[in-house]
Amino acid sequence: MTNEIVTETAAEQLPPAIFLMGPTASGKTDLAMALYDRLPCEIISVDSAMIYRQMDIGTATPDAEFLARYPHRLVDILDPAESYSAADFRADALREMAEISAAGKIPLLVGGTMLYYQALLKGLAQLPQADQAIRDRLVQEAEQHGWDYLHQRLQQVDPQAAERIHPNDPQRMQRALEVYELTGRSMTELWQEQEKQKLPYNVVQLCVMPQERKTLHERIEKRFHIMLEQGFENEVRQLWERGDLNLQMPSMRCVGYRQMWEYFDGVWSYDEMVEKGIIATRQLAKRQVTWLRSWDNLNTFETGDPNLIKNTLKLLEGIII
RNA sequence: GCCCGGAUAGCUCAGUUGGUAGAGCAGAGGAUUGAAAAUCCUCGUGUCGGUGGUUCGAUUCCGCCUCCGGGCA
Repeated sequence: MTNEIVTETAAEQLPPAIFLMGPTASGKTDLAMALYDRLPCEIISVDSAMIYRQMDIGTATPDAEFLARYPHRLVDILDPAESYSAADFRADALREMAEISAAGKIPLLVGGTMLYYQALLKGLAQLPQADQAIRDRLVQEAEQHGWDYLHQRLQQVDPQAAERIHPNDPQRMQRALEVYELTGRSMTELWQEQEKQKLPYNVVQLCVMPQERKTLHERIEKRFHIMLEQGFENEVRQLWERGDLNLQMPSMRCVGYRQMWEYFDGVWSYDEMVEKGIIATRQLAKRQVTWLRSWDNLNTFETGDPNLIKNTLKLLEGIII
C-alpha cells in the first residue's frame, strides 16, 4: 500500500536497466555495440530464436569473435530439439539482470521478441507449464472432431476465453484447454488472480526502427541474401540431416529455417525458398512494429540516423547515468 | 509469313450464356499471458491489352492492331 505512494522516489533507488527493442534488421546490434563500448553494461539477448545452438546465420546471431568481445547472455542456450517459453525467459532474464546489477553494472537487454519484454515488464499469471501429452491429444481430438468442437468445449469451461480466442486459432485454444485440464480452473480465472509484478528496475526503453516500411523491407532482403552467402543453406541442411528435428518444433518454425526446410523437402524451388524466406521476415517485422506502435514509454530513434549514438547517450545521461 | 492459345488487382489465375468482376499469394491495419521468428483476425474499383464494329448496353460477340507463349514453314 505504501509502495504505491513512494513509487516515484523509489524509482530513483532502483537499479538502472536499458531495453533496446526494434523490428528485425533495424540495426539493434550496432547500437548495442556502441552502448557496450561506452557504458558499464552487460548484454542480455531478448530473442526467441538466438537461444538455439547451431542456429546462428539465419537468426543473425553475432559470430564467435564478436560474442567474445560483446558477450550476450541467453544466446545459444538450447538445442533446437528443445523448446522455451516466455516464462522461461522471464525467469532467466530476471536472474541475469540481478547478477549484472549486483556486479554494479547495467543490464542491457537487446532483441525483438516483444512478448518476452512484456512478460518481464508486466509479469505472467500463475499458469501451468506446457504439457506435450495433452497438446498431442488435443490435436488428435481436433483431427477427429474439428477445432469447432474444441472451441465449443472451451465455451463451456471458459466462456470468456472462448469469446476472446478465435475458433481458427488452434494454438491459443489448445493452451486454454490445457490450462483447464491441468488445474481444473479456467485461464480467465487464473489471469484475474495475477498480482502486479513490477519489474524492480528503473528501465529506459529504446527503440530503433525506420519511419518508412520500405527501408526495412530493403534491409531485410539484403540481409537475407547475405545470410545465404554466409552458408545459411548448409547450416539448415545439417539440422535437417540430424533426423530428430521436424517442422512442428518451435526452432524449425523460425523465419527462414522453415522455408529452407521445405526447400529440402521439395516443397519449394530454390528461388521460391528465397522469396518465401524474405516475405516471412517482412511479415515478422510487421508484427514487431505492431507491438511497438502501442508500447508505452518508448524512446524511438530512426534506423541509420547519423546521430543515433549521440542522441541515445544524451537521453540515457538524463535518466540513468 | 501462316495457324493455335493467351492478354482481367502488385503477382498467379478464375469468371461474366452481353447488364463494368473475385479467389489465392503479396501488401496494409490489428490481436498477442509457458510455441511468440509462433498463432490468429480484418481489409479487394481494377481504362478486364489497344482500337473500330454489332448492340439500348461490350471486359464478354466480330474485325483489325500490339505484345507474350506454342506449333508449322
